[in-house]
This record gives sequence, structure tokens and C-alpha cells, in this order.
Amino acid sequence: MNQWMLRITRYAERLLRNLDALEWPEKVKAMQTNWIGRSEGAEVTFTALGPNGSRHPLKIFTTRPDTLFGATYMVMAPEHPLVRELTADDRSAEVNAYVERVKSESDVERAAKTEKTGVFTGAYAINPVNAEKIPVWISDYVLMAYGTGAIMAVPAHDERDYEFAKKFGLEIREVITSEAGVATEASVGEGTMINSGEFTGRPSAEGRKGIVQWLEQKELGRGTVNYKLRDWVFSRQRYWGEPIPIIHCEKCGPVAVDEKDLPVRLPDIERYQPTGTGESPLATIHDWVNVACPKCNGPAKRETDTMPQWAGSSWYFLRYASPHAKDALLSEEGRKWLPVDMYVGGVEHAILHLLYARFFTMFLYDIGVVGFEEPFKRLFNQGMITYVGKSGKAEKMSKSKGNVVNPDGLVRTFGCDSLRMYELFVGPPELDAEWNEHGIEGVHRFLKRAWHWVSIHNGQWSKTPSREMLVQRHLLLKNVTERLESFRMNTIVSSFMEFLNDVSSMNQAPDKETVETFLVAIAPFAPHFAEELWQQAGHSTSIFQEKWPVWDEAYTVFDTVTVAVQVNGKLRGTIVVNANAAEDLVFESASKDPAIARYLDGVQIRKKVYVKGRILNLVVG
RNA sequence: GCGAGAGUGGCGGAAUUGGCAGACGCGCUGGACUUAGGAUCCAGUGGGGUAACCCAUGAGGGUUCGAGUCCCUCCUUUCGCACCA
Repeated sequence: MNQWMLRITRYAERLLRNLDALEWPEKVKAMQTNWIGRSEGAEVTFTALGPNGSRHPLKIFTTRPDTLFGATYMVMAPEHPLVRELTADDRSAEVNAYVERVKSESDVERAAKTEKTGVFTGAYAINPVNAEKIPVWISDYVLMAYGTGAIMAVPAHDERDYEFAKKFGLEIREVITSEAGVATEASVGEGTMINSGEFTGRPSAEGRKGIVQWLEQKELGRGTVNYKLRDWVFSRQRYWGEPIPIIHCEKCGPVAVDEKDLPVRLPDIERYQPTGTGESPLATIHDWVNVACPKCNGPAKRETDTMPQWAGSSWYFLRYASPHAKDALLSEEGRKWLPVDMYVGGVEHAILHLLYARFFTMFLYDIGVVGFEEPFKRLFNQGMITYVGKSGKAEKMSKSKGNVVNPDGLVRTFGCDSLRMYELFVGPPELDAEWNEHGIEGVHRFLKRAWHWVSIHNGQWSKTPSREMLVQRHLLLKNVTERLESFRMNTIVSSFMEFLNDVSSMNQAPDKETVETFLVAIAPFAPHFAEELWQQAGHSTSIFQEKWPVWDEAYTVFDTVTVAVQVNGKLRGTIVVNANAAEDLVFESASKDPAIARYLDGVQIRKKVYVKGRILNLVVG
């Protein structure tokens, strides 16, 4: 089956390199790095000898060219195209049987195998560095999809080769020195090269480069970089997906649909189930499939494969910024909003969606459609709410697990503002949390008390608020704003509670601005609550039209501070001093405090450490 | 095996990033108001001790005047990758 693929591997290096500058969770960066799987090494050409004396170049990839002299056999993937040609007649029955067996196994079965298997092909290959003849085996521990699908096996310095060699009695030749040697297991670290011809005596890291140079001079190999990332199969044999805009012409072959005819739309059809023949359901819609070739106008057929679901999700966010642009993907106005400043989503998208979206954006950058390579500057992964279901342990909520909690009851009892704030209050948003509704009453009580506080002062505002009232207002706003920026939602809820505790214990009427600042600040967290009280305060426009208020630092720094006083690192008391007081004054004040003074009696003060406004530590002895 | 997190009261979690551990809330205890309390309000609440004090952030070391925070060695746990040569 012919399928369309996107050459994402072309972007492997950039997709990897750009990760550094992104403000993303390390975990996600690590997952993408791992998925791209860059490894530096060399491609080396061995010469395989066929049964009738034929010679075939057999390329391998290795990250350890410095161990080339330790290669004692080679292994090809069972699917390797040379297997047939290299297999000796007397080995073919066994080889074919092995190939068939591997073919019948699923990837999962193949990966789950614990013990190495393989068969000898009967063929030999010549090691280019020492002209030695070594046996060629096939085994499923070599994957056709990675590197060249064949390896040189260096059992002394590779764990997998070691296991294989032990099992099949193949030679293990040590070529890098190590403390432990290779008697019981492979030694995979660096060392000094031995048994390595002219390279003997060189440190392995350096010899690695030397051997690559040597191979390049002799045209037997070259330094190269390999990636685990593979090209992206972009075809689906389904109805629901964007049709791939290609027309197959008998004469011209595959021809791209003219830009003026884009996008190709799905035809309206009655049956969109899979055909069962492996062909797309679109293939049976003759009116749609049969078209004229854009090049020669001759009879031609549309491509009937469609794009995967990933396609749209790879660029939708660009379109969100300019949904009405007719002639361009992105309007001038839309450009102002992009790239996305903060992208919030589950960690399940760490690799596929986020890698594909980066790839699309990078491509669009290259063809000049967007002005940035990276779509999402910041990424935030929220945690999951888990709950104990049938399995008896906390799991992600899902219908199939039968552990879904319906919020309707809570909304009815406490209101959706309480529920919303409680969900934020449960814990840091990036962590998983086990659902438990015992705490919602606390949030509900807070909202009721806040409602009461605002209501009883409605219209009775103080015209001359006390400084402490203003301090509370500015402190609240500072806390909420800063914690919002750093996504510490649970502590924002605490800030509101602390504010209310403080202002209500003052027994003073607040000023109008303090109340309104409180309402505007809480509006994103308890929208109905805030809007209702806002209207009651006499506003005819929505609270959501308001600007986010600003705070004045003058009210969030204090003239006097409480300084903790330690003696030998142990807290012995606190004193209140002027925030700018010099160390001498603070010490003087501390030594007058009876709770502290008793520890200073009759001892010598060796050292004083004063951290301004925070702590005074006296070292005595 | 490799990689990234997490471990703090009875519970969820704070801690200005090296400076008063336990903010805020739940729960619990006592009290007030009440015919009543699964409402509301007030007070208390890490452990030990009559007390002065002592002990305490998974365990053990270290650095420092000072460590939940930094370093080393472990333990437990969650997630991701896993024959990638």
C-alpha cells in the first residue's frame, strides 16, 4: 500500500535544538529529546560475501567506531534486503523459518521477549579495518527501522551483543581497557584502545574520531548522525479527514491540486464506514474521485487517502488568531497575537501533538507564512484529578472505570463558584490530586463570609480608609497578581481568605475602592459571586469589563519589621525594629529583650549575623 | 536499565527560593448563642515534658552562623522511554 509521508526527519535537528530555549516542563523536553533520539556515530561499509562468491556492500551504523577492531560477527535485521542473497543454501531452511516466525510476531511480542534469538546465515563479511572475515547472523534484536538495519557486533563492549555472543558461543574480543574486564559482562565505558592495530594505545574517545577520519579517507565510512524519529505516515484510509490534495494522472503521475482549487472538500455521502478492502470510503464516490489532470487535462483520479486527526491540531491555534482571514492562513491582525504565550494541556500530548505542531510551525516559518519557529513559548501541564473506583486505587476518572464524580450535587448544594474555587484550592495545578470533597465547605463558608462583609458595607463605605486597610488591599492584589503569573492558583485562594480574615477582624468599614478591588480580583475565580455583588454596588456594566487593578508598592513594604533572633541557630525571641535599622541597633534592641538576654548572660558573643529585616543570629560560646 | 517528578501535622497543602517550619482550609477539642444544631461566632490544635526546655520536613551523612530548601549515599513512590546499535 502506497502511503503519503511527511518528512519530519528533515527537521529532527531543529526540533531538538530549539527545545533548549522553550519554557516547557523539563519532563516534556526530555520526552521529546528521547523521542527524537539523536546519536552521533559512524556509518561503516563492510563487505559481505555471498554463497557464490558475490560481494555486497553491507552498511552498518555504530556509535562506537572505536570498537571496530572488536567486531567478531555481524547481525542483520530479519527483514534486511540482503538476507536472501547472503544466505547459504544449507542454511536457507533455518533462515527462512526464522524470518517467517519473526514476521508473524507483533511488535509487542517482539519487544516482550527476554532471551536473544537468531540464526547464522552461512555468510561472512570483511571488516574494513583489519580485513578479518566474521560471520553474518540475523536476529530480531536488530531493527530494520533504525540505522541501516544491520550492525557490527562487538560483544566485549555492548550489552546486547554480549548476551547474544554468550548464548551462541561467539568470540568476545576486548579492545577497550576497563577495570572490571569483560569476563562477566560487557564493558561499555571509555578506556584505552587495545588490540586495535595502529590505534592501540589511544584513549577511546579520541580514537573514535581517528577511526572515522581513517574511514573517510579510505571511503569506507563516514561520521554521521542517526535519529530514532521516523518520517510521519500521513495517510489514513478513512472518510473523516482532510483529503490529501493530490491527483493521480495516468500520464503525469501524482500531481498537486492547484492552489486556487484548495482546499479539497469532502463530498457529502451517505455511507462513510470503512470499505473493508483497505481502501478509503472515498474511493467509491465516482463523481468525486474522477477529475481532470491539472497538468494535461486528461483523465485522472483524486487521492482518496485523508489526513490523520493530528493534521488539524497541528495548526488550529494559528487559525484561532485570525478565523476570518479569507486569502491567507494568518492575517496581519492575527500575527500580533502569536506565538502562543502560554499553552495549557495534559502531559499526554507531550510527544505527538506538541512535536507535530512544532514541525508544522517550523515548516510554515520556512515558507514565510509565520514569523516564528516555535508555536508555544510556555507550556503548562496540569495534573489529573484521580479518584478511587472499582480497582480500589486512585485513577484518572473515566466512565469505563466507573469512578466518575458528577458535580451536579455539589453545584446544587454549594454553587458552582464554590466548586470552581475549591478545585483550585485543592493543590498545585501541576500535580495530580485525589478527589475528595470534604474541603469544599471551607471555600463555601469563605464565600458566604465574604458576601456578608461586602453586603453589610455596601453604600456605607469609609471615605478615609485606614492605612492598614489600604495595606490589605494592595497586598492582596500583589499576591493574587504574582501568584497568577506563576500559576499558583491554590495559594491565590488562600490570599483571598487571609485578606478577608484580616479586614473583617479590623472592625472597620472598608473604602469603596478596597471592596471593588477585591471583587475585580476575585471575579476570575468566583465569577457569579463577583458579578452579582458588583451590580449590587451600583454598577450597570459587567465586572468583566473592568481593568485589572494595580497595586502600589508603598503599601506592601513596611516601616517596621519583626526580626527573629536566634542564639546559636535556635530561635529565642522576636523583636520589632525599624525596617532600615542598622545591625548595631537591632542587636541593642535584641539584647534588651529579656527572653533573649538570658541566653547572652555570661557568654561571649563570637559572631553576629544580621539579615536585614529577617533574622539576627548570635553565635556565642 | 535510562530519564523526569514526588515524599512536610490526623488530612489537602504553605514556606518571599538558604533566614521565625506548618500560612490557608478540612477535621478535631472546648466555649458562646440556641427548643435544636450537620447553622453561625469565639478560642485552641505537630510531638514530648508540670516546667525551663527538648524533638520534628522519608533515612543517614556533609556544607553553613543558619538547611524542608544546597551537596553525597540510600529507601519508598508516580510517570515516561525501553533490544534505537
